[in-house]
Order: sequence, then C-alpha cells, then structure tokens
Amino acid sequence: MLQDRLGYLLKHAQSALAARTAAALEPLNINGRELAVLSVLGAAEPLAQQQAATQLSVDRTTMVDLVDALERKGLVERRPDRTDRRRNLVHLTPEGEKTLAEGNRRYQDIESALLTDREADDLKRLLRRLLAKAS
Amino acid sequence: MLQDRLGYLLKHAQSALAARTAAALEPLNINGRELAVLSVLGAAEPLAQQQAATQLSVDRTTMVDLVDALERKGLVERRPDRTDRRRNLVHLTPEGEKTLAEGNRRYQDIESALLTDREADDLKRLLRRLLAKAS
DNA sequence: CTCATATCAGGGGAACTGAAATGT
DNA sequence: CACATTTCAGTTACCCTGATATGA
Repeated sequence: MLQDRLGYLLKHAQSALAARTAAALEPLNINGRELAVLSVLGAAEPLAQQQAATQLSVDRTTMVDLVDALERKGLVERRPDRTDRRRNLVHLTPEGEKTLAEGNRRYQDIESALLTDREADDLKRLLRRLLAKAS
Repeated sequence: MLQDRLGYLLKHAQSALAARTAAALEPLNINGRELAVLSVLGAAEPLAQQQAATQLSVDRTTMVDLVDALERKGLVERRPDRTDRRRNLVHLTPEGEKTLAEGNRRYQDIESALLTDREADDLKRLLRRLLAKAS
C-alpha cells in the first residue's frame, strides 16, 4: 500500500501543514518560508545572510530573494556590518517583530489543533531521530 | 527554536528521505516519484491515468509527463480501454514489474535502516492522524 | 594571492491553469 | 447538450549552478 510508505506520509503531511500555515499567515502578508526566515533572524543577534541561510539549509542565492521580499514588505532591513563590510546584517524592523510574534501565535495554534501536546512531542522526537540518521 | 517546529522537521525529514531514496533507485534509472507511480499502477487492475493521478494526489497534467517518462523507459504501456476509448489503461511491462519489485526492496531497506519497526509504526500512526485532521 | 560574502543571470524540474481534441 | 479523459501550451514558484564585484 502506498499509504504505508513513510515517504508518502511525510510528503503529504508536510504539504497539508504547509497549506494550513499559508492560509493562516495570509492576512499577515507572509508565507511559511518567510515566517521561518523571520524566526531565525529574530532569534538573537542580527545575522548575516549567509548565516541565516545555513541555519535554514537554504541556498545562499535563495536567501537573497527571501531577504529582498521581506525588505520590500518593510519587515527587515539590511545594514552593513561595520567590522566586515562584505556582510549585510539583517535586522527586523518593529513591524517585522510584530509580524513574527503574531505569525508564531498563529503557527502554534495550527500545531495545537492538529495534535495533542503528547502526540506532537512523540512525533518530533521520531522525526529528529530520523533526521539524525538520514542526513 | 526553529528545530522545534513541526513544519521544519517534516520538510527536512521528507527531503532527507527523498535524497536517500533517489540515490538507492538511481541504478534502476527511476526516482522516488516514479517508483510511487509504478507502485500504484502495479497494485491491482490496470488504472486509467486520472485514477492513478487521484490516488497519488498529483495533477492530471503532471501524470501525463510521469507516464511519458515511464513509457520512454519501457516500464509501462498505454493501452486504450475498449469499453471507454477516452481512457488509457496503463499497464506495467515485465521490465516494469521487475523494476517495481527491486525498487520496493531498496526502498524498504532504507526505511529499515533509519528506524526500528516499532519506531516506524509509531511515526506512521502519528502522521496518519495528522493527515486525517489536516487535509 | 586566498578566501568569504553578496548578488545576478540563466536553467532545470515540478506543478499548476486554461484550452483543445476526443469520446461517453 | 453536458460531462469525462487526455493532452498541450504557457506560467509560476523554487532552487540550483556559475560568474562577478567587493572586501577580509
């Protein structure tokens, strides 16, 4: 049975969750990918683009486009690093901070609606184990 | 933390598994998507393209390209349905049957290498629950 | 010189929309 | 006529490769 394949289940679970997330974030004018970028950028000290790209496992050239889009929306700003002028440190704007906070709330609501806390913990533990072995 | 997000874990688990699968199937000259198509087509009675597309949740026009590719490789054949000449019934060739069987073996080896039987069952159960609620 | 960072141009593969051809 | 199946043309979004400019 196709539905017994882990590959099938992972792909469709991922895409169903992504669709729900996209719908929930649409009023904020961002998508799930952009929320993930905001999340990485807003975590601690401002990061250079390539650092953010590494954390998200996205290509460096893809990150250029992602930051372009967020900058056009006024959610982040590129600022040159004074100690290394090759770098752009990407800062969240106040609007970006607000969008990140609200986006996180909406995203968490989705997770909570789909699984109990216990189920979510179990699922994440298994996925981490799989990832550790597979990558 | 980004790594606490189900969306992140699902996406990267899916892509890591897909990469492993692609590598294991490369000697058979097929990819994971094509193995899934063969699996659906080889399950029981020959299916029309649109039936196969529905079972895999892929677009009808994407299925045209998938069957094109499998037909070029000699793994399937389109045959007109005598009772409804709009339809192509897609049959596996003997070579297609062999490729499906060997592909299934290689795919199962990957799943077994990544998780114990118990872990795989737990993971699949949770993913099915998530899918049922989310889609 | 080397290496790193960011950017840009171009391409490949996936998936969709909309329309057409054919048949029920 | 309405509807179903397949196919094709065109578009979009995504992610990559390779090259370039700039600077450490």
